[in-house]
Amino acid sequence: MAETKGGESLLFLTDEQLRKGIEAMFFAYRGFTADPDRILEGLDYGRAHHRAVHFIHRSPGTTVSNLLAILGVTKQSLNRVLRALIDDGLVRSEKGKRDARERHLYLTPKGQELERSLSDAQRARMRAAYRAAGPAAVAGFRQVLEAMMDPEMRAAYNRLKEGGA
Amino acid sequence: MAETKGGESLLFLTDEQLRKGIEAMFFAYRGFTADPDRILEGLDYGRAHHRAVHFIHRSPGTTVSNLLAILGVTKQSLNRVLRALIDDGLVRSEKGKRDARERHLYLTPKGQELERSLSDAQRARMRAAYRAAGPAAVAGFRQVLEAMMDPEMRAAYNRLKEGGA
DNA sequence: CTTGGAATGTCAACAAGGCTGACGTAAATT
DNA sequence: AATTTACGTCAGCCTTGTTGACATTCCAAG
Repeated sequence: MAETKGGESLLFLTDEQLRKGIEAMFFAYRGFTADPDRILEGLDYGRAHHRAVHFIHRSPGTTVSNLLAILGVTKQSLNRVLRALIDDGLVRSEKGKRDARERHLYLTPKGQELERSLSDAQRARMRAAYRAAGPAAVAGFRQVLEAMMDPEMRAAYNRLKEGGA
Repeated sequence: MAETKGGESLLFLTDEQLRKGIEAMFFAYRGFTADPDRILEGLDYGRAHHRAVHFIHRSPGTTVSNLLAILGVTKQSLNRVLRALIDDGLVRSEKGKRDARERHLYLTPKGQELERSLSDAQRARMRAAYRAAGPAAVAGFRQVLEAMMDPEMRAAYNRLKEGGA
């Protein structure tokens, strides 16, 4: 058996194990988005709208450039999505008081309603998975995911974590 | 503290914990695809080509309909990708001997070379994450991901696992 | 006060990669 | 002989990403 000096097996680092992890990520991500996608289809919205709504809900009053950084898309791409959400009355855009160039984004009641239905669906699957795997597995799950992020994304993720704590 | 009769804490099932998991999936998936994406950009290929190449490498001789089921796209969409890979000499398509309607797909040496560079990049990140998190965390990571999949995808995933064992 | 840069919005054009629908062909199955 | 299966392909559409250019508004620095 492959063992380190400390006696810890390194078998979990074989290419075979890594490949399984890669495929698990692929298939799991499909499940992860499946339920919200089902809700969004039929409405005029897609995954991009879901993401915007999620992070506006998460950080009410966030600015456009803030959202841009988190979502990692161009302003033109985000603007299209935001435009639709604002026109449809799901998102409210407010000029900044301190800095009037910024637009602060908020969900309207209607927007909150959509957010709720999307996140309920997504959480339900996540909850089932968490329950099936147990708390120790969940801790490991989060550790590996965090280690997998790009540093800037990890920073964004942790900023969100604090804000929500 | 919220405890079950068995004394097991259920705090890991709170909406807050679930939300963190959801955001972790989002940010981690970005990291997960970032390195192959960088390689693919500039070449005429995208993520769709990566996926096809990955699963053909994984199951040499697999049929088109097989691949269709695993990737979960339409034949028109897959065909566009496959067409490019075949025309560029990365994939070889062979009429079935037993059933001549089927096309069996193989990577050419050139295709194997691309697959290798993509999976090397992706594995490097995965390996770093695994190493940082440790074997116990990795086990939990895989458990949660597996529990998150749709049943058919879990079946496909496990079929792949066996094949590779 | 002027000027540079930041934050935002918007128009136009384009590409990747999904989708549906329709049609064709070859081969297996009944 | 008729039907079904596996595959390929044409045509068109949608979402969501991209680049480039340009306008506006406003903060901040000189």
